Amino acid sequence: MNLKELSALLNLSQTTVSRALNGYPEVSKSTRQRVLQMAQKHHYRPNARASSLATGRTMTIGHVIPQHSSHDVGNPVFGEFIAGASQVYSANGYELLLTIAEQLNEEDTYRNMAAGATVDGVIVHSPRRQDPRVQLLQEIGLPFVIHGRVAETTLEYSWIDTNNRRAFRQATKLLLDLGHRQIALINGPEELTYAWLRRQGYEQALHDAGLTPHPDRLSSDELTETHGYRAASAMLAAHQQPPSAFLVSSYVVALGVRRAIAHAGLRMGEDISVIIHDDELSFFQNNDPEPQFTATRSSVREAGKLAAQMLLDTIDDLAGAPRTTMLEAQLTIGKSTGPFRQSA
Amino acid sequence: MNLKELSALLNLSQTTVSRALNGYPEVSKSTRQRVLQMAQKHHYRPNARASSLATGRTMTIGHVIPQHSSHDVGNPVFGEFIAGASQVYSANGYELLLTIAEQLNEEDTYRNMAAGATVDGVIVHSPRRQDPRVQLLQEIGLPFVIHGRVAETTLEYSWIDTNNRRAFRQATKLLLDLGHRQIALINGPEELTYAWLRRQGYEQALHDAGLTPHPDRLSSDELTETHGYRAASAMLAAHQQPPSAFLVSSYVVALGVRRAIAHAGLRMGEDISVIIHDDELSFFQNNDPEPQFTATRSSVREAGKLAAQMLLDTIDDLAGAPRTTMLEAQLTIGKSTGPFRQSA
DNA sequence: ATTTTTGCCCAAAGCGCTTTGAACGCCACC
DNA sequence: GGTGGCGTTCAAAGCGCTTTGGGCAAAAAT
Repeated sequence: MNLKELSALLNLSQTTVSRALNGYPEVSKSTRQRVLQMAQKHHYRPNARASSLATGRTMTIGHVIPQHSSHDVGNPVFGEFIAGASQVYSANGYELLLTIAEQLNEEDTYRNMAAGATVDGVIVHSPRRQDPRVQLLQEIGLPFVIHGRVAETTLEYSWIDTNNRRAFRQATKLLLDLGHRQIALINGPEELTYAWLRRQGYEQALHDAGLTPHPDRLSSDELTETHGYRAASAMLAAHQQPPSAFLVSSYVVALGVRRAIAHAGLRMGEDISVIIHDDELSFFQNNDPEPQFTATRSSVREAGKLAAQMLLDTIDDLAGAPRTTMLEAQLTIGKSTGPFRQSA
Repeated sequence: MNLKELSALLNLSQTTVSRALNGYPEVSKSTRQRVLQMAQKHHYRPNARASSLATGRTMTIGHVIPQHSSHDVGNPVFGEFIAGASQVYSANGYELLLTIAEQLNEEDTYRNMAAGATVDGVIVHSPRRQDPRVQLLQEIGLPFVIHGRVAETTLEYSWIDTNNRRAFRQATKLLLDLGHRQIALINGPEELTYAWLRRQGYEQALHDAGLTPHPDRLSSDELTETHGYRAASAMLAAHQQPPSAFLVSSYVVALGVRRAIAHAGLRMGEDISVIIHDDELSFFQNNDPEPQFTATRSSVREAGKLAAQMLLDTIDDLAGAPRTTMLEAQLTIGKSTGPFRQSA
């Protein structure tokens, strides 16, 4: 069933039917009624490709997830973020186009989206410290919002981010206040801006306390359980000055850290303190019913919603200045932290 | 840059340019060369909406993820499956449209996709034991492949699934052979076919051994760490005949089970045996370097690839009979199983 | 009573592509 | 020398929608 057939059925022109369906005022109440009923009855939906060809808007948003390593795709953070964004899209009649792009093809991907008119805008994931995508997207004129930030650029662009530096500075300070001195950071890949900022916050807090960060107490890798286990095991086995506290970049990694602590015969929250960054993933709830881990909390699903809304706003007002939103993480005390104990 | 402009630049008709770009034979070698060069130079990409309007094919596949509960969206299994499927799509020039649909709007979603011509076919996720989607999709004529199966239907349709029943029957049998008699099953939501089949396999193996399944040793809920912890804790605290072995429906849930076992002062693999189903999620590797958990393994990423290929094949040959593929899980021995011990 | 406005509706153009049907020059063939 | 075939190119139609620029009758204003 297409517009032509529907209008033939109604003895109306396509113009009138189209206007009736799209809520234009120059249609009488009774015919609009008739049109809507008939459309409903025959499950009529306008052909999205045709209308987007006519209007120049595709009503779809692209999400491009770069595939640095085999791990990045399966990262549950993306699922959660997209779940949030998706709510905003469906509430506004938009669709979501998901692309997993190898870094090689990345430029191609964005160019295709712009020139091929497949999307009205994109959400950029996993920004790196230096990231050519900002310039590329501005050149080809595709509206975008970055989830996170690019560290080394002078260009202005729209982004939404959590204040990673402050969060990790606060968390480190809390551990210092509890008396910990050997504090380890188990971080994500540091070419990604968020991980780099977290490390900055961590080091800043150490410096504020007159301490120097020690390279043996720093691990940077994919956010997997395995990474957490291996890094924490190795550090705990150190002969001199093993850490008494861990800062961990995600809940998933912390599961591995917890396993390592248990494996070493230590008790989390007593012998060893742990603070995690909690993205509030729906599949990994950190409140059961009280928080397992002391955490800097920031809902990535909420970030997805806000990013999506920001992008839609940008598309509606292309001339506007770049929009930015900084979310503050909440430091929540859980069972995994306690005062420094000599025993460890 | 569009076709018209490009052809003007080349002093050729749109016909010829289009044919040159799409590899049709009736174009001389030299002009094709010229066309390709000019297209490259100006970053020309055909407008996907326009060409799909002309050809009737959209070159995009929809994935519809039903949102039963807040948890389902963030399920890392979907990310992994989609990562696999995505590879096949990009290799074949397809895009991926992701929709997260509340069950209420589900029918609408599919109808929109078909009538709105937004996709050429869909992958159906999370099939339930009774699922109206098979009939709906056949009625509206939208090609589809189901990841999993619908239990109660006589309709024929294309699917790809892991042999969940056999896998869990084998796993249960292994535990029985190890001497375990009190075996608990921590399962997913049983309105979903896969969970129901797993339970069938589990019960079948018990029956084969002359045992009756006990309702206190069965838990069915979302596949979260929390679920695993709560269920296992409760079961281990039982006064009479606490389980000496757990069958667990996912790695993530098993992390909670492991926590409960440790919390009860027991040792996994010695006092308590655990077998998990391992989807081989890239973020939750069960080999570190040897498998942590004894597991029935089946790569969900591979399933994604196969499902995508199956759907593309179906689209290319709409008249063909439904295609089906059953994957067999591999039972892999890890550190989490051992012979029954009285001590527990 | 005439003009203007208003309300409602329509025909046709156009979005950017693919594809059909035809044309044109050139060579080969009888 | 006419006919057929081949290789190459083009003009134009059409995919299904939106939107521009009227048109026509009834109501309002003059």
